[in-house]
Amino acid sequence: MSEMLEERCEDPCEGTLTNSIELLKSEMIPDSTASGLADIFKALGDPTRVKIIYALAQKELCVHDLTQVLDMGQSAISHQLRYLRNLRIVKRRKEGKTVFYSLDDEHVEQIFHQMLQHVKHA
Amino acid sequence: MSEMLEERCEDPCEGTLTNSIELLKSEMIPDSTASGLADIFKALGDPTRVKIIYALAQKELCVHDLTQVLDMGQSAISHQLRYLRNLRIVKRRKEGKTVFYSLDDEHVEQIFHQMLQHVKHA
DNA sequence: CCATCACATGAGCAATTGTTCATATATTGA
DNA sequence: TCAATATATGAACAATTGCTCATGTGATGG
Repeated sequence: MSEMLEERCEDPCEGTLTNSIELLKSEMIPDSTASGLADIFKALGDPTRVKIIYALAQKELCVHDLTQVLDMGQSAISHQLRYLRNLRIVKRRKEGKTVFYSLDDEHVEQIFHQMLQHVKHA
Repeated sequence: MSEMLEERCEDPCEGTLTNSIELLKSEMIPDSTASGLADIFKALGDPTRVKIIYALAQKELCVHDLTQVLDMGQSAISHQLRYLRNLRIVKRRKEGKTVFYSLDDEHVEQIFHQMLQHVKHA
């Protein structure tokens, strides 16, 4: 019944009907979900990590390869790989001294390419 | 033919065949594209902005509404809306004193929801 | 015109981020 | 065992970020 009660009370600015806002508020995304979502997007929100993911989408590569392809220091690459690995976006495979990295989340990879097309088409 | 030439030359660590790396390097994503891609992902990579986008995906809302739904200060919301507007993720519509915001990029909205499902299903 | 409301914006500040530097760990071959 | 190679990691530091506070702008009604 209270859904029918529209219009302002005493205070100004309802924007939209106040009850509707209460409803929206109750159906809001949980904080933990919002943070989890933000964490993955944040991982994709850096040029270096974008390049790493782009390169790994072509083929599995070791750390040294990535330093060549991105023309960056080994330490910087390693730090970013750890970052991406913590979020299960990339995975490792050891072979003797060298460690090969590859993408570990097909869905994220798919979304990455969708956004890439979107940006290129802009 | 050079694709058949595997194995190391004089210097150590090829990871993968050296020529293959040169090829990859030449087919690498341009810096500007990587930055543009990172910029959009970065915009989605913050819990506050995630919540704003989630709310606006339900319906058009004014700034005051968003402060209620997110339980945050008006200034913080305004700053984030400007951020999102600069990237054309949201758009404005003025009606008297109040300004209504809504999503302005269906593709980004679609990707947002895909990632949301992915995170919830994790 | 003036007060009020809705929103925008600049400055400032603490927190986070991405890189470099130095060093640690691990694997291999002599 | 020792040296070399491949990668990982901690500390440090500059740059960026997201918020708050104070104030500015623009529209409305009295």
